[in-house]
Amino acid sequence: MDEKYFPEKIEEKWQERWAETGAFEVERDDEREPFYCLEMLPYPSGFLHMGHVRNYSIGDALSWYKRLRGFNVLHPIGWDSFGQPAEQAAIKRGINPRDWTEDNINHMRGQLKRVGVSYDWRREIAAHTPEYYKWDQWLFLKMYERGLAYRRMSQVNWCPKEETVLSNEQSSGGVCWRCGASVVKKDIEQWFLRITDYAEQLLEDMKEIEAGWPERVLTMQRNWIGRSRGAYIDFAIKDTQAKARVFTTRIDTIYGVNAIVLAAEHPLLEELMEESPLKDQVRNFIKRTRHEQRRYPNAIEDSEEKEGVNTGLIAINPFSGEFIPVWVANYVLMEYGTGAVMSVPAHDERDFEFAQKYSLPIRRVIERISHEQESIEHDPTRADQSATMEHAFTDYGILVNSGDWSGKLSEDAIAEMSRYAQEKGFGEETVTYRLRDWGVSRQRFWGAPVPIIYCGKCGVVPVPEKDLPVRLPDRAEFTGTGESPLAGVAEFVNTTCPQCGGAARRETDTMDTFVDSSWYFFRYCDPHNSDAPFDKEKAAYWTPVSQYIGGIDHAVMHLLYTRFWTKFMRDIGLVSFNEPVRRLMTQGMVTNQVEGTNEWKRMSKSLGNGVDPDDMIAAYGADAVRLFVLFAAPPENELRWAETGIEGAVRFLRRVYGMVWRWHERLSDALQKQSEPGAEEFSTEARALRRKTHQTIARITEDFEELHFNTSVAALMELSNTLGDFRVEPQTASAADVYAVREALESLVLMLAPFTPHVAEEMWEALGHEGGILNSNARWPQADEELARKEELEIPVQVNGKLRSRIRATPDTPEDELRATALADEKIQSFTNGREVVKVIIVPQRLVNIVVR
RNA sequence: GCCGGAGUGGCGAAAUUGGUAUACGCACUAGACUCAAAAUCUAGCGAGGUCACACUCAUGUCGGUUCGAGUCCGACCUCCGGCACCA
Repeated sequence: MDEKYFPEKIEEKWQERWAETGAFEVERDDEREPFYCLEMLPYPSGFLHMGHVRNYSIGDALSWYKRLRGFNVLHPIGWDSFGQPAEQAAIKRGINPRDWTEDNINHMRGQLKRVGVSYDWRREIAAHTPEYYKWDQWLFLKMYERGLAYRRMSQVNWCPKEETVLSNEQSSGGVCWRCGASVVKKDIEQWFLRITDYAEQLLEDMKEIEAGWPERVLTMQRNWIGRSRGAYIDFAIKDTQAKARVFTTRIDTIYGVNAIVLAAEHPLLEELMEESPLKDQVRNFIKRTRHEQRRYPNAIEDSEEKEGVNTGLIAINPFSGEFIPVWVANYVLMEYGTGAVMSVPAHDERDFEFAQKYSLPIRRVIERISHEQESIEHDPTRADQSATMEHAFTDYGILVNSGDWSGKLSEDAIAEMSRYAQEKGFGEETVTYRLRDWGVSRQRFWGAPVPIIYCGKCGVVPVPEKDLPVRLPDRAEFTGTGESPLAGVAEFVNTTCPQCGGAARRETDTMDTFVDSSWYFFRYCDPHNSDAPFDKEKAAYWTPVSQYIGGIDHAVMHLLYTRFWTKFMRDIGLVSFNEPVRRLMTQGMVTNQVEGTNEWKRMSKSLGNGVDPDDMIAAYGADAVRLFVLFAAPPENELRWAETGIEGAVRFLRRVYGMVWRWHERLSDALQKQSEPGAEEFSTEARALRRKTHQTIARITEDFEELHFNTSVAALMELSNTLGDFRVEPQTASAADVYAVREALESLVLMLAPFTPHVAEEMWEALGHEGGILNSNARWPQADEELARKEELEIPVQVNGKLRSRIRATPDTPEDELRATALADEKIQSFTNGREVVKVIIVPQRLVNIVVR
């Protein structure tokens, strides 16, 4: 130990030591309780940023804590190494995506090691290696066998900038999740995974994780799945055999239908318009609507104007028998429900707007319930208010103008009318979801090839398991045209059919990288298995993940996919539970002030407000950076970068280090290790120090369970302040003093280990322990309640709830005495004089409140 | 519009879950050390008020419950995030 704190020296020393001793390497051990601490695996962009540092600092703190609590802790890392940027680099700079990716991984691995995160590096995985993506392909084929992977022509979300297909989750809000460009629609043959088959389970199983996941993530997923109960209703088309099936959640409003409105892509139009005199008009409208390639409005902008045309077709309302026109309009989406709606302008805002624009009749069929009269709010002067409505009335209420159903409440009518429709054969109760199947095809090179072969004779043929992996070729032509570069690699495309042996072509699409990340944490349990994605027994020991930590940005992408994937793996017998992650913590952003402004924004190169972790580590040491990051804000909150804050962290570490230095000769001398002195040997000051030590242990232990790292650090600072005030020189200290200091310093050092492992190791060694913290059988300190108890209390005394004085007491001063002392207090008497004491409230060890009148 | 979360010093934030509001840190001020600066150390630091006490006010706003409310209840305001022509 040097006299002064030199982080670079200490950090290098301990990083080497950890690697040599395999300090963080773990194996399955049925004797010990496992704890799986997982951070979202990074994309190897080339450089570690502060967001990574925050993410891994949180995970590392928890991992260290759990190890010290005796858990067998799995803490792995890997690389989400397939994806666009590698290919962009290839297109722009002619670099091989593999070289680019692997260079980046090598660089970032070095950075991670300098941060000193306690990973079991033997378990490192990378998605772009054939050893890994073989199992993406294998799992894909399992899905295919079960009918969960299928191919269809579809209109997809297309990012014109990156020239690729995006899933619904990745094009949320109408913009590309990666580059922010406006997304357009395009027709392509695509592979899909039937996540919708699991919609109900994805909702249902949320109750298993409710306690451990942030409310907002569950809410976002719930909204995304978008379960909606309602009914299908068939409207017969007059003079034809055809029916228009609509989906509605408000069958109770069906007497108010003024039109059936179809989406432009609705198949009925093709089928029925041939005969229509309005054919051309409708054709034009459809053409216009479809060719606009539906650009989504930005969230802030007003939505598009509603437009439509009358098709001339007539539909029949199955409840009222009424004839109503059939329109086609741009506000009806083919992708949701049935692509057809019943328009009820009086009770739906969109229909209302549409009806007003085209002067369609508006008929009110639901009235508000008047609570005073418990009956219909009946105003004869407004008997027919259709013309006077300014907005649609969308609440539930009581039915009017609805034939025999009039007078019923919406809730009851919905149930009864649905049943009636079902009995009469023109409708059925149903549930629809907003969630769509997951499009996984990407017309890209740098991904796992979809393991499918197309044969002229046999059709779609899965690649046999023995032929996996379907390897990516070493190189391809990167044209940037949008077609998969694999299509241009003859030796990849041309193959033979596994069934008939004839000439065949390979699928040239690769898989969405979210496939790779849907199950990677199972692979960490058994990363080198060449016979299976992972050994079931090993995975059963480690999984589900005990604590997962990552950004909120994956709330409905990765975190929904991985739940789906786990349920699928359960169904094929690989795992035996429903939910992959017990506890989830979503960390906040790291922001920095944008120069010349008052704004704090996420660090980024383009804004010029980025801070390079390497620079910070070089200047202050990894320990100080980590300590600051965990101290400055609760982990879920935004973290505002402040270099003065790191300086504060360094100051604190220097102070603690200095104290250990001052005492280390006395404390490290093995001969000084004595049994605990008798209680009477401790001075008042030493007892106060021990009290603080044990209070701190209790507090931090509690904080760790809740991931309240910021308050843990504050508590450690308090303990160090108390220790700093303990003015006894090592040379003159009594045995009891030495004991109290040892207890305080060892506790402080051990509890610092999760935050600042390098300097903690160094100080632990200086205190006379050999072999490193984890190998010296060190255990998280235990709080002794008796020692933590205060000897003397200062109890606030209130009069009518206002603080007026304080009295001294001990924890076991009887209530009578507290009351007497409080009432006798001089200051208190000045407030109680001449007034009647109504009662005295005493909260043991806390407070006395005197109520006077 | 719907759903979720949050409003506490100059700033990041605490508050044992209804019991001393502002712990810890940053910034700031004064002093010590120094030729000087940095570093370090000591003290102060919600607002008003006072020589100093006392006292008064203060946790987005207004009300309520309670001996007592940052915490519970009701209404409202503001900010952040998500979804959004989803029938």
